[in-house]
Amino acid sequence: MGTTGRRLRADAERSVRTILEAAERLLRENPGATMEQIAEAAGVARATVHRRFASREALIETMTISAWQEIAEAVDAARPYTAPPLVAMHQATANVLQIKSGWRFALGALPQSGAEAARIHDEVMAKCDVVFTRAREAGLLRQDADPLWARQVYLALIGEAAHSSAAAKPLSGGDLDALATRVIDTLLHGLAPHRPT
Amino acid sequence: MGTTGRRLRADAERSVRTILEAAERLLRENPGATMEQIAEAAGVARATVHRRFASREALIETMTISAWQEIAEAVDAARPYTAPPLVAMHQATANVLQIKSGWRFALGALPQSGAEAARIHDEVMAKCDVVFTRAREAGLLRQDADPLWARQVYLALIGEAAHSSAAAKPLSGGDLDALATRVIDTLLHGLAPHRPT
DNA sequence: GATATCTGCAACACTCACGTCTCAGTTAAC
DNA sequence: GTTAACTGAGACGTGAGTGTTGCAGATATC
Repeated sequence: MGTTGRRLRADAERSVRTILEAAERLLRENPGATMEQIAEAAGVARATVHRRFASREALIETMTISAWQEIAEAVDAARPYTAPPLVAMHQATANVLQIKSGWRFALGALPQSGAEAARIHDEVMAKCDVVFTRAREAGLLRQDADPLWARQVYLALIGEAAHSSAAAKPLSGGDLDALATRVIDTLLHGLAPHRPT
Repeated sequence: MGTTGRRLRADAERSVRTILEAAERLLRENPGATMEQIAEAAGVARATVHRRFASREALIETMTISAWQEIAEAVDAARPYTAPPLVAMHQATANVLQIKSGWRFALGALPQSGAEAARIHDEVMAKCDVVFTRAREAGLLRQDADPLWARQVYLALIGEAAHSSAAAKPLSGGDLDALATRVIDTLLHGLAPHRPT
């Protein structure tokens, strides 16, 4: 799918988009949702879904790849290699939250190894680790902090933040910054009162 | 199921246990696992599974209830109302980690409202909130911390800690305390270096 | 040791989702 | 305006999973 041969006609391309969005919306609430239901939600005949995606599996794979590509772009846009670590973290967090709130299903389970999405996923993780290393060198993280645990916690916090923004669909810029701040702040300082300096 | 009429014979009771454990093990890795596969993993005929559990749905519900009951006991054992907040938190965390690492599937998705499991779940959450309130009053948490966010972060950290202990099955007492300490410490102080007091 | 219960095996009916195909009508592209 | 691509509708075959049943043999229970 996706990179399959000839360009699609404009309306077909629109169908693909609509189906992907509907699938995300449905599968988010019920991972067992039917192709029938997805088609209906997309305002399209079931046959059309099968025309655009060889199988249910292929549909989900396309969703996953698409979502991870957006995540990768979101991370890159934060200039993880050059921006000051705290800035990069905040910016990346905000960007990723934006994407993640829209692809909660597709990004839910980590892509199975071997898949194209897994490659992108690994790239993103690598960049994430770079930022964390830079953050540690800048004194933002403890020297002795377990890098794996740090990343794990960070990703979990992002997940939770994206989850809590389930209600508000559009997620304005202000909300994004507030959420990102909360994530970073919790990650770095936890929820205990700040010690007097 | 479970509370259905007459007592089961000893061997039947054993079957039930075996099936529940096998189901947890299988479904953890593949939520779409078949009754057939579960039966095989339990070393039992498929028909037997259906004899003990009216339907796949019933099987999963029993698992969920059972798991949440254990969680509730784990929390109670930490004396959330009377022990010093930090002690209660640590103890409850360790206890819950123990249970959660064994029921990762059953405790994965929050029980659908109306179900028996949901009642227990709510009770547990209420007790969790009590501990957090006490912790705040004791100065362990910021006065202005959003209680929902605090709980969300706490649960997420527990989830991550239980996840990382996937490899080591038995999870010795020492491991438990180490994990619990890590969870509480991260929750309260984050990953930044401690400020000089 | 008599009895009720549990089990494996094997067959069965049933449902449901998937994927395919055809055809007539619509719509973009050039 | 012609052509090629796309779509909806409907029917079809298929496979897999579910849940049921009957029976003969094993096993707890008293």
